[in-house]
Amino acid sequence: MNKRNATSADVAILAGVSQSTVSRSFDPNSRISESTRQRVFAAAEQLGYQVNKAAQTMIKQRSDLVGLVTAGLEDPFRSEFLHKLIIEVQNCGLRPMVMDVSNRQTIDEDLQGLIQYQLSGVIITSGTPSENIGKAFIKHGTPVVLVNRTEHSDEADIVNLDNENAGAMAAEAFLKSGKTNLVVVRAKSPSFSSVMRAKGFLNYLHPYLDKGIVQASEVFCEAGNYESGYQIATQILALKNRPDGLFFCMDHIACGFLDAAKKQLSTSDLLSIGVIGCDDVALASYKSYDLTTLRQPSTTMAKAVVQTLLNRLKLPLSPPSKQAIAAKLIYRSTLTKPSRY
Amino acid sequence: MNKRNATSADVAILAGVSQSTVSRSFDPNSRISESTRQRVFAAAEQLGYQVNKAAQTMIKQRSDLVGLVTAGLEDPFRSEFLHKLIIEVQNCGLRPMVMDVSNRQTIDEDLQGLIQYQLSGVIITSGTPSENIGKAFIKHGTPVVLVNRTEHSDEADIVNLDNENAGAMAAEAFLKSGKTNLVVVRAKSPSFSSVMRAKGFLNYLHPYLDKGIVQASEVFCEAGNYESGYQIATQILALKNRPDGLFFCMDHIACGFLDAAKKQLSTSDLLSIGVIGCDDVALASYKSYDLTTLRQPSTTMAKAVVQTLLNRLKLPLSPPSKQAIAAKLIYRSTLTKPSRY
DNA sequence: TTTGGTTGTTCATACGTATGCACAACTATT
DNA sequence: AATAGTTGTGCATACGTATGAACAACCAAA
Repeated sequence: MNKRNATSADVAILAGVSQSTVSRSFDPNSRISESTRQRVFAAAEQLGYQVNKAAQTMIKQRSDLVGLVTAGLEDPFRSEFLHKLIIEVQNCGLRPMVMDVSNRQTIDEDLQGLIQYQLSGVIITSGTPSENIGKAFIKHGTPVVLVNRTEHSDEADIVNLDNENAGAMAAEAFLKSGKTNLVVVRAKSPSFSSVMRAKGFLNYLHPYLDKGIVQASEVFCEAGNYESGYQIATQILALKNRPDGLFFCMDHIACGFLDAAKKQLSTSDLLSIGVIGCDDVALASYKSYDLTTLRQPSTTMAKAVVQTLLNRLKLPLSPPSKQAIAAKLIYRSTLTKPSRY
Repeated sequence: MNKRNATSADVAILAGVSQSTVSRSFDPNSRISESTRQRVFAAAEQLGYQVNKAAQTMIKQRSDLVGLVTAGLEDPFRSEFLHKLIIEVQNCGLRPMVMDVSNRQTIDEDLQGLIQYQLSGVIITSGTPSENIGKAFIKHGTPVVLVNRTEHSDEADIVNLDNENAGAMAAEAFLKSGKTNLVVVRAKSPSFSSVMRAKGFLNYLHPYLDKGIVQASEVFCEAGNYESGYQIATQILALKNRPDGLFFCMDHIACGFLDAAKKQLSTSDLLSIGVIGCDDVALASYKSYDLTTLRQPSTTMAKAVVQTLLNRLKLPLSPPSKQAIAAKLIYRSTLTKPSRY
């Protein structure tokens, strides 16, 4: 019941060596005779010895924990991405410690609390830490990787979807399909990704607006979820000059819109409206929606994020890196691929 | 850049007290004069002192980490539930360390690796640890809480949905709606929850089968996801005596079925088939599905799980507890509430 | 035989905290 | 004034590991 864990000292006694030798036996770079090492391993096995992580952290001044800072896991894309991050972090022998900063004003304080764990790194996918807190981590030698946000580009490594270009790709797809009356929809609370996507969309269209060929406007819904998309549909469909191309900055908003539009429009009217989402969450591929969308390649991004962290651990002083991962247009039935391509 | 973290010794010097006094100042149960405590706090503030968790873990023989063992986060309910657990663990001042054991044969080895972190507890929501490993944790004084599984009931605390009764509730609802040709669908790889739900469903119907009033059978699909539900639809709809009541052990299977059925049946034919899902994931409430389902109250369960863990930490020797949380029938459009109730 | 290098091991220490024990300074009781 | 109890603080130690320094044993070259 209360049997103490075996320590390296216990193993040492059983193997007839010193504690140092036990420790070194588990270090592949140490000079240890093969016979001794085998004797130590046998003793360790027999006692069920496992290194004490707390002691190891003390001496190495670094744990094998990685902080995953996120928020709003009710958003399926974030949830899916967190999952991918967990897998990748595990795959390189580190442990994911998750921190949800939803509904918290005080993200700085929350993050501050992470410093005391001597983390191997912090991956921030949500929330906007102040510049100070980023520096606090750097100062303590804890690498920070930011995902889909711009802050602190001079201190931390960054991995983003190329959000702006994703918006541009949506715009381009509409034009190729002959859609000219376009609307981009995003949640009114500005999130970095959505703002950039909308910006890229509108910027791409800018030259065409001048020529008067194309119309484009921006509509805001309450939040970045299904319900908000459902609610905003009435307003969108009531616009004079009903739009024929809708770009939603998040898939779930698009799906909400589609469900509402199915009730309010005839099938043929609905089919005449092109709809593009963004992220390619699982829902987008379900037959009820079959949503054309811009895929945010979550596995690729998670791998890139963790690799960035590992590089930083190897070369702590190299200049901060900045990666933009390309989105990919996935044609489904809400905007079909023009046949001429 | 490499400025060492402030330690309690540093704070002690600045405040003009001993290191012990600093340590005690942060312990509310310690006798410390208010003036000294304030002086220590001021010094700590000035140096940005934070306790070193590794050192604290060493001395206390217990970290503030809680292991969350899960698998298959692509299943939205699991993902949602993990999210709730993370929140609840955080809320009581502990830190969630997530471990994904998907695609691993060696869950025992994986779990073994957790022991060295001196966890405050382990919450196992997926995977089937061997009896040995459970005992290993208990032996080291690490509480284990199992969620939706039966193993080790003599050692670990357990919190389950009352899966069997959930199945019975589905069966009862069909009978009340006059459905008599019933089918229960689950993934063929046996998961504890699904097996129990199906069992409860069939057991409830057993007396009616004898009287010949009701027919009931079990159908297995490939996996517990949307795609499998979509695929199995053809087989179900081709059954001689097409069923008029379908109970799916997971919402996503039901939604997959619904999408396929929409293509294969006329609207009126589809409406004549009652469909009940299980879990009440977000998808179930989307208008395209509007699925009647048995809600697994994830927040309630997460709270119960964490509370169980806290109780166990307080009273390590109390007998193992076992809770069954009731499911709740949520009527939506795939099986409407009989008017006489 | 001396010198110098290599290999394998042990010794001693540091990491930063919590806590039992001792003790000093008060306060209250007799 | 003597005794007993209370309060506040410091001293010393333990937790379990990693690692620089020292050292012994051996081998090779001179």
